[in-house]
Amino acid sequence: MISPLATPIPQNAQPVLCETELVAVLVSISNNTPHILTLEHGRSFPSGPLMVEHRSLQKGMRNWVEHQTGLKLGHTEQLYTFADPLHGQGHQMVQISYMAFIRQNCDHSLAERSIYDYFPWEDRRDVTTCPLLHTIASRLKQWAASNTQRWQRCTTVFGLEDHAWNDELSLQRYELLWEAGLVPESSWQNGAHLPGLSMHRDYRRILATALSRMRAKIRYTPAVFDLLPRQFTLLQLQQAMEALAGRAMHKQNFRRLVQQQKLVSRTAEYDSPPQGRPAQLYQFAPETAEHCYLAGAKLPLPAIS
Amino acid sequence: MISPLATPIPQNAQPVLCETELVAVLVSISNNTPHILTLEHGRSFPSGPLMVEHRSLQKGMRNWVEHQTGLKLGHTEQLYTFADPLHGQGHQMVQISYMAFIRQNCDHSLAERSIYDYFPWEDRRDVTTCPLLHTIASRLKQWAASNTQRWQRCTTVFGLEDHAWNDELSLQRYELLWEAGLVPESSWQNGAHLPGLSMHRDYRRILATALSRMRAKIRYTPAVFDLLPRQFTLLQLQQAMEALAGRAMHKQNFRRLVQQQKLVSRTAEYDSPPQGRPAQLYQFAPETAEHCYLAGAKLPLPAIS
DNA sequence: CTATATATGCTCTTATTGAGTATATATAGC
DNA sequence: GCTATATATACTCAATAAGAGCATATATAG
Repeated sequence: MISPLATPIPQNAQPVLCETELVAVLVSISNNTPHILTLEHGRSFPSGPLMVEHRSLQKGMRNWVEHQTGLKLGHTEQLYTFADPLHGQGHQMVQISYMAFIRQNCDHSLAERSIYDYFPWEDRRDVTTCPLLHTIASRLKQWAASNTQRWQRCTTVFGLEDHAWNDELSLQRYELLWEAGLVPESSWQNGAHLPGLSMHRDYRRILATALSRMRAKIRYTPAVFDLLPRQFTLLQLQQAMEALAGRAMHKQNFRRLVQQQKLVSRTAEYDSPPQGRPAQLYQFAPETAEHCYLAGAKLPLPAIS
Repeated sequence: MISPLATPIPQNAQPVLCETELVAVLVSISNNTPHILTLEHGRSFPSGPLMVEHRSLQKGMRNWVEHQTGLKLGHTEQLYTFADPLHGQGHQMVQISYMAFIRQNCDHSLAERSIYDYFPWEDRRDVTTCPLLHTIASRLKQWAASNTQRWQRCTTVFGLEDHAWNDELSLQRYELLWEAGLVPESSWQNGAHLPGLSMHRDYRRILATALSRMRAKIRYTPAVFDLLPRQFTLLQLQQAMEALAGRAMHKQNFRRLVQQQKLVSRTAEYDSPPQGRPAQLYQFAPETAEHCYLAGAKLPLPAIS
């Protein structure tokens, strides 16, 4: 069965018994911005060890979150598993990270932070981040120097020169900044680091993974609806998408898209804004669930510089 | 920091020390069909425990694979982590699965199996699977019975009625068949199960995840090139894409797509087929790496039944 | 010279996207 | 009742991109 080339397993090698920790990235939307629940002044996520009585990893994570926060989780998915050499001798810790959406955080004030506090360059809904992107571009250029392949990578990942900005590349962007020594977590640092909160361990990397995943997920599944109240206006829905994607969308086209697919149905009720025409309240129509398309209707990004 | 609702951690709960196993789904293409490397008569994957001296999970997996098979890995990504209650008392086993592409399996005959031996319904390159899909459709209808929401799910996932076939939904399809009791792994069985090899533990589910992931991956990244020889004809490239996606593509449109993006550059050499005009050999031009688009150029699927 | 299998070139229709213009509807405050 | 304001709609239009078809060129084996 096995190739004749197979070399024997080294005899001295020792399997490891690991502590296993379940880490939860809990995403919600408030104030038209995606937020996460954090601990330790924004430097850590809710987490807990895998227990004997947990019947599965995901259930274990749910248990922990419910114990710690009392929240009900919506759309949930596993993100990534990584190992941490446990400070010192032959132990290791395995950390399994999950992302989950939560609807409204009622009002008990959990320690929420905007995702864009950690990655300011990822929010491109208006021109405010353009100076920052300009800075990043010039510092990356400096780092790439005459290495054209490296610069090529920068341009594709950050949408520079003739490349388009791809919001799902947030992880690659973070990793590139890390390599370039522009974030405080970098092993070496290349001058002053960029603005943006950092976190313990690999957690900011996990968060970048989560951002990337959620942006991918909301495109093709009705997962956004797990972040909105049961009833919402189309504008709220659009703003939620914009908040997650980090870019503005064309209102008319967005509505066309949503209604073509019969993703939502109108309710009898209306929203009453402080001013202006009251907006119709809609609800998710899960018949079409499992699959939808909410990607289109993008507006051109503000030009960098 | 924590919500006032937080309930205390149960005092009797015990953290678990886990054995951690690294599982590798090794994908290659031979005979115009995607294959995987297996052990135990196709029922298991190469794997090994996480060792103290492994500096990261991915490196650990690479080490194991190289020891067991002597292969070099191309595009590699983590798939999914799951827990297995270790037959009996308070231990658990955590299994971390990876997918990796390998270029050509030279000639030392490893135990290769076609992925479509496990999921015959996923290969829709020609009409041969249509009778099977017809069977599946009718048995799913039987299972859904009068539960319209359930049937709705079947139609979206299997592309029935007016829905389009989405090749990236292979995991959802497998899970649906599992729920419907149509595969031998189902907890209860609903009559005779469908054709298709099964595997130990959750491995067939892992394989379905891998198939789904690779289909998603080859669309937007140049990962396919890690499955092809360094030099290849455009037809080989197309056939590799077709093999993975499980559907035929329009030749002229495919070439248009590939060449527009300058993904490949011609070499001086030619392929010499047994008959017919020799094909130009190309090589991957990695300038554009990190991002590309190879999705288009689909041919209509053969009608089911 | 022919059968065969590949490589190319070009056209055409349709659907999707991005983007713009115009208008309708409701409320608050004067 | 009029006006400012903020929303909800309706339509149009151009530019691509995607799916599909037709035709032809090129090389080899026999």
